[in-house]
Amino acid sequence: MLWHSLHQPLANCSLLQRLTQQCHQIAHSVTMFSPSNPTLGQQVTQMWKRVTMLATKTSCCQIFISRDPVFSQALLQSRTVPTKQLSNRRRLTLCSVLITLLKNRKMTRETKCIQDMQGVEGRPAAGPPVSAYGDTSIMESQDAADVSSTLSNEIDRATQGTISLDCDVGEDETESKRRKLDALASVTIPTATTTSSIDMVAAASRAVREPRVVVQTTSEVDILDDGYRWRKYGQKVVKGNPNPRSYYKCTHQGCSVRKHVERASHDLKSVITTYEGKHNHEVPAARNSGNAGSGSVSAPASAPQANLSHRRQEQAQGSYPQFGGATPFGSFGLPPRGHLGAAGNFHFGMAPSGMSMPPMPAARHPPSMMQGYPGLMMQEGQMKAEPDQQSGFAAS
DNA sequence: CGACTTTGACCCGCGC
DNA sequence: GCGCGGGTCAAAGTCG
Repeated sequence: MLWHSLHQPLANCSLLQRLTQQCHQIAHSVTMFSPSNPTLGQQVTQMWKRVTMLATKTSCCQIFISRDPVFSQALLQSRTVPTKQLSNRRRLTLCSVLITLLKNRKMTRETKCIQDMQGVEGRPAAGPPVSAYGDTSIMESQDAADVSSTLSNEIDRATQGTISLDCDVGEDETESKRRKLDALASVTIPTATTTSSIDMVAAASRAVREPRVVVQTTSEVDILDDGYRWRKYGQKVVKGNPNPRSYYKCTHQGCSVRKHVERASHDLKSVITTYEGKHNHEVPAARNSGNAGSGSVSAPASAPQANLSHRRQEQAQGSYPQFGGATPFGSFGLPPRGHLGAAGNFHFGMAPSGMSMPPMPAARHPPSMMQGYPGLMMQEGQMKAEPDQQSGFAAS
């Protein structure tokens, strides 16, 4: 089982409210599905109350959402899961919505909160509460624990199938400024969130650095087409990974967003892309006018990367994960609405055509849902990019 | 010729 | 202070 994590502040967090509603539904469903264990639903509710209370206390959290397709769809579409669709496994998965508090060892203020929380919980914040509710997957629990325990291991987490929004106060600093800010990080506390769902990610993992998004996708090609234009400015072999890491800058004038791309050392099919910074512009217009405005997500804007893919002989064709122009997620600003795809359907632009996409009509998603929580959108994207992620993870 | 990649040198932070 | 490692720079090369 793979997990997606979404770090975000809880203040003004409509997602929390929404998930709370979901939790009530889940608790109801669990109760219905498990008549032999009538307290299970209550346990879910209690768990939820506990974690939301504690998460609110620390103002940020991680949210792990099962990638189980049925459950994910239900969560996204704000509905309960039909009994018929639920295997035993999935019922258990229903219990696997976790919110664990974000541990940020570099932020003493939050550390204190976490310590407070640990005192309440009587165990480490990052513990695997899911196991207490009948989830038989040890891997899930450990994975969740890993994800929440160490922010500095974002890449590692990504290789385990998570999407991580590592959020900070996002200023458009130059790199040199950023480095200076790093030195000041210990005394600079991120400000609270704004009311914008886009800015909800401007909270809290590392102290002041650029917003960082770590995305892992299974792909034959190295580069995730996010609709923006990038210029490669470096490549380096980093320790522990024989695969070189490539460094890219956004080519838009005045935009300081950078990203680096590397393949996971243990899984050559996994591409880890780390975005850093905020785009101060929209997704650039397509350079290939023939495809502009087609509604297809960002494929036209991918020319540089497509070229790169072409140049690299070892890279297979046809599998080309895309993020619908929303790659920068909330922290990077929203792409033009059209880039979200026709009628809000989220697509990985060049996913194999034979792979069906579960229907996700936009009308069923409040705008804040889809726009404010692109991580959830990624969820489906990853479901598409990694159709066999569950078995793959189990095998690993 | 512009856009982009390549690649060695350099810078800087961090741990010892 | 030194070495290591990650990240960036910038000149040269490549491509369309």
